[in-house]
Amino acid sequence: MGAAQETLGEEQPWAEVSPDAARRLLVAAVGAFAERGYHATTTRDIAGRAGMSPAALYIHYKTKEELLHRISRLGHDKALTILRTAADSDGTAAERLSAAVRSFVRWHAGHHTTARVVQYELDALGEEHRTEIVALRRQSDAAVREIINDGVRAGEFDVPDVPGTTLAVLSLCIDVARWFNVAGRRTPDEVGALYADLVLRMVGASPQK
Amino acid sequence: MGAAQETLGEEQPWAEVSPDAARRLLVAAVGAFAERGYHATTTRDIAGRAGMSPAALYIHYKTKEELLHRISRLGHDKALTILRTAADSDGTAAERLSAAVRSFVRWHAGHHTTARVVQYELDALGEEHRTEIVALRRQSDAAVREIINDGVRAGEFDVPDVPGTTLAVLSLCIDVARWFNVAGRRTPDEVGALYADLVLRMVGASPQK
DNA sequence: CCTGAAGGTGAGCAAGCGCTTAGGCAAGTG
DNA sequence: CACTTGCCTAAGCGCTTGCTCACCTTCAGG
Repeated sequence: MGAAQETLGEEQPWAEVSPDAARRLLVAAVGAFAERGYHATTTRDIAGRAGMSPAALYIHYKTKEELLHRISRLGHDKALTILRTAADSDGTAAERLSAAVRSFVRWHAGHHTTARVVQYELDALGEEHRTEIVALRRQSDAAVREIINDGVRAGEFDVPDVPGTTLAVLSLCIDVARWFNVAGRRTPDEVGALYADLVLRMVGASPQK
Repeated sequence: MGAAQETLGEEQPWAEVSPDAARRLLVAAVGAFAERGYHATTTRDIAGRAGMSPAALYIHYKTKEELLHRISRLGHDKALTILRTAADSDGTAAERLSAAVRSFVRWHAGHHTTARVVQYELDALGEEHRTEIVALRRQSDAAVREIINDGVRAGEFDVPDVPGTTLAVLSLCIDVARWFNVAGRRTPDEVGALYADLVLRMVGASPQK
């Protein structure tokens, strides 16, 4: 022991957050917000989980709301990147839609505590921060809609109402964060595969092999 | 003027709640909880909306949590009744599933403020009340699963994973309460029709007329 | 007219909230 | 050594919270 070494008991997200104390606080906040909701979480809860005194929080973050914003921002960035990566890859529209849903859902299931905060605590943000986040969400919407439009144009999909179906697809994927339970029987991979199949059916893609 | 007269500016739900003051408080609570969430709503908010002093709340309800429980209970009862009515009707599995989704979604869109509280403020309930409500939700799940199972048995549906698909269908419908916006372009009826179509595709029902 | 129940209010209590302030301690620099 | 800088804590301020309590008003029944 002795050499610099990451503690990788489980996957370590939030690696981009530094310094260390700020990350510990952020991780603690994600856990607390996901479990009890933003408004039911106190700054003492967060600090306690991070093993610090309540005042320590305000060295790294100006307010409790800024913490939520940082989490929301990073989470939306990650989710959008995942969607975009799949959307911009090569392949048929069906392949891209399938990949997008699979990876998007896998993230929401695998990081369901983060995702829960990111997707369901939006109204707790202040006016300014909320509009920033809403803009990110519109980009997610656009990414999915583009794939579906491509599929319709190529004759791969049969979709009478593209905006409505886009909305439904995203809604379906996002809501995974609400019900997914680690204690449940499904792995994030399995849910991703199931949902990719369901979504291909929703857009009327010709039954894939 | 003077004859007894109902003020029916809009549909009057909660007619089953009496006396009048208790209903006004409950309606006020639904509005406040839906807008800002349970924990961010104060008893003064609720009383204020109902045009009463904060103390009046405690004449009709023991605690703020009891108010939430009453709302949640009534809402779940209503939602379950709607689902069951469609599920128990005559017709093919496809017809029953379509009817169930259409009416369930229409309720979630049309009463999206109530539905939002009912579906997304569950963790704010106390231990005892929450388990009671969770039991109701399992019945909703069972009702939908039964229709899907019927369809599979009859050869109408092609569903590899019945429990998973059931979960996805309910999740899809419930999440309508989160995003539906009165200012949006869709009516509850339109969303219900769209979703019924999407769900039939998800279960691989032969394209309906 | 009196009485008692039903339904309301104003004032306020104890607890908990987000956040601030004064100061402590360890490490780096001259 | 003195001094600064980065990170943290103990204590607590001002305010809001859920809820209570003493009291008031209205109205039906005898």
